[in-house]
Amino acid sequence: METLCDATRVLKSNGVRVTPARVLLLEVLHSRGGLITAQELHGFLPAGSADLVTVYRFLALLVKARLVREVAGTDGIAYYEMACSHNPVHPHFECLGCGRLICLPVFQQEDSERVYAYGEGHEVESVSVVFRGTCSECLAKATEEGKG
Amino acid sequence: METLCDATRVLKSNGVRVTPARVLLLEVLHSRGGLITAQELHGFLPAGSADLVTVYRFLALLVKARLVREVAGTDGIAYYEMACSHNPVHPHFECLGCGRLICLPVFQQEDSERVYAYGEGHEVESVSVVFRGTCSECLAKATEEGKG
DNA sequence: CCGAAGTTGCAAGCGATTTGCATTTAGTCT
DNA sequence: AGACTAAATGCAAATCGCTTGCAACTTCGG
Repeated sequence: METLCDATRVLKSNGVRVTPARVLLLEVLHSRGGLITAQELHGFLPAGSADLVTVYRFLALLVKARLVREVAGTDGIAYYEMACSHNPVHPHFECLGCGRLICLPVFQQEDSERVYAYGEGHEVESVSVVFRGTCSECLAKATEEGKG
Repeated sequence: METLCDATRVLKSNGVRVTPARVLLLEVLHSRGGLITAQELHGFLPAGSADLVTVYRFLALLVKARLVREVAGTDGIAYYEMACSHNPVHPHFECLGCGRLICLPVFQQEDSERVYAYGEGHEVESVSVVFRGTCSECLAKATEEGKG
């Protein structure tokens, strides 16, 4: 649980209080890898432990503290993922078939540098690379149906 | 106006009718480079020439016909840009200071290939690369204020 | 001219996210 | 411990981009 302690420290140094509800939220975020929406996150909490509004507010704090990354899908919903050393920046794949947002392999050093070069002239804090198309699972499903 | 004719042809071949309102919409999209939201687009139309709903519906058709690309900002708003030969795929920069979405230089062939490689295994239709941070203008402004 | 298909505007609906506000809680100072 | 201050919380209501239902209208082939 290295990450949780780190997160707590960073938050406290920002004058943010780490309340019981927030610890729960951090635990859920940490235990489930991958992307999650505010509402899903709220759903994973023990009933009554935190209001949905609290989830939104805490997520905003986490993003500001850079402990969490926000990914915007074309569905207009915000997805969140932990931004710790165990979860470095990586591209995502948005499937137009099933609607899922899938994590892709981490950029290699050289590729990362090449991409970042395009932001020259501005102060870049983060990059988000989102592919769109049909995921391998949906492709397989379509092929099956074609056969059957 | 090569693009407009092209667009018209593509649309017609898709069974989409090119009505007066739609021609206006295409003209606005074409004349203003860069990104634009549905509401802004509607604002540029002569008053009463098309309902906002019509704009949304037509944009959806254009995206489906791949004549227009959709870019999702973290503000939850959809931005659109023409997808013609004069406007190839390129990364964008979202400024946290002024909120603008800025177009960056087009990817070079090799970089493009490298990025696309990460989508391997899925059927990729498009990629969207969005940087986030402080744009050069906002940086300059901040420096000035620091001085004064 | 007829009919099927496509388009439009209006009003209403939807759903993610935000805000206002009064209450509660956590951290600090004495 | 008691007092004080800033932060956090829950609830209800508001916001707002976007979508839908529907009836009227246009377009185009035959």
